Amino acid sequence: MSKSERLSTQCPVGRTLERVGDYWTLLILRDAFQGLTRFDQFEKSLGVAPNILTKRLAGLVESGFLDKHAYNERPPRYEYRLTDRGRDFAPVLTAMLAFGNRQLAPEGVCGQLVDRDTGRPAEPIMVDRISGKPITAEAFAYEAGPAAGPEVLDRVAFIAAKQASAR
Amino acid sequence: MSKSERLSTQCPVGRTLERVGDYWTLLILRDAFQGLTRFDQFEKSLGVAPNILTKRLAGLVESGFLDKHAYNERPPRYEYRLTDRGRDFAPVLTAMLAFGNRQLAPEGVCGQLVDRDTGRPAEPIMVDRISGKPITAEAFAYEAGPAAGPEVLDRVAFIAAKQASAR
DNA sequence: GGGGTAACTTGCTTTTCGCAAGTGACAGAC
DNA sequence: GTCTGTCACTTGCGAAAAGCAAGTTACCCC
Repeated sequence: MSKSERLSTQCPVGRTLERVGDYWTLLILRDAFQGLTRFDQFEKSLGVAPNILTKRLAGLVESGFLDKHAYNERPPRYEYRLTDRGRDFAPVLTAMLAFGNRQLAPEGVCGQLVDRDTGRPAEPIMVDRISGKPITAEAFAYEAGPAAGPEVLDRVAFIAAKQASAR
Repeated sequence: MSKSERLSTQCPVGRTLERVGDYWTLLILRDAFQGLTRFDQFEKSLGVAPNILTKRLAGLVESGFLDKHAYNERPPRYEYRLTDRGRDFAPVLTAMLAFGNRQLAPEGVCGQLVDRDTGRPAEPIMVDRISGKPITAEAFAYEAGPAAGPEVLDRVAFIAAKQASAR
């Protein structure tokens, strides 16, 4: 399977991962949300090799998560800023933050989101925006959407069969 | 920075990525949530090379996301099942699903979560479990937790300074 | 005993990564 | 007016990882 083939996968998770499903890319996005914008800030914060950083930043710009903006003409100096699409990615990182604190912080929490009004640490969970119901496997099922092709339909049928047999 | 050094990073997102911040690993988890359990199911579904799959599954077992359970002694046959920790990772994949559908599905949605009762597609968002407030950068701030070391404190101070200067 | 299934392993080639060093264009210090 | 420092990279090279094809082991079924 070539990379261009994979870009057209009919799975929304797969499509997301095609663009940002990389260790350094996700860390760059994390840092971008924490306000980092410049090449050397990312380089120092992450300890990543500069050639890799160049490539990842270019990929994020190409995928529309960041835009590269010259803040100085001569010499050319750039900053990388989150686009609307980039900011829309926040829930993924928030989910990872919450997961890391729940599962991978045995000696205590190091970093967390706190309510700016009350100062209380947040417990981020996913709910349906309309009904407010928590997103659980019991309450919600994965189904094909209107643009689904035969592969997705097969997959969804497989999941349904598996779940039926599990009862 | 060595891998063992990175495992002890004081960032919950970083800790999460150290274990599952890999393209194939995340796809395996997606498939596991869709009910796949066996080696050859993952292999066919993902089109991944078997040596890579072996390595990724072993990593997920080691990190406690999957458990390897023999469902047949002779010949030895295994299934990989999500652990409680693995299931707790669901919000991350849900967030990616929602993001992919919002941003990367120009010709329409291929796969989505629907309410089992009403049949209506979900719009997953992150909220604080206690207050129900949506998690936004305006309402919540990233702060150091009780176990934060000097690096985290520096980082948080940097973020605060950056945000203050942006006003 | 021939074919099929399942869960891999091995060997080899190709790609990518990571490190170190270097580059160009400036800014400010001495 | 040279010297040091900053910033955003690029280049070269050895090491590590990924991808591909084939092989292996241990069954079961016909």
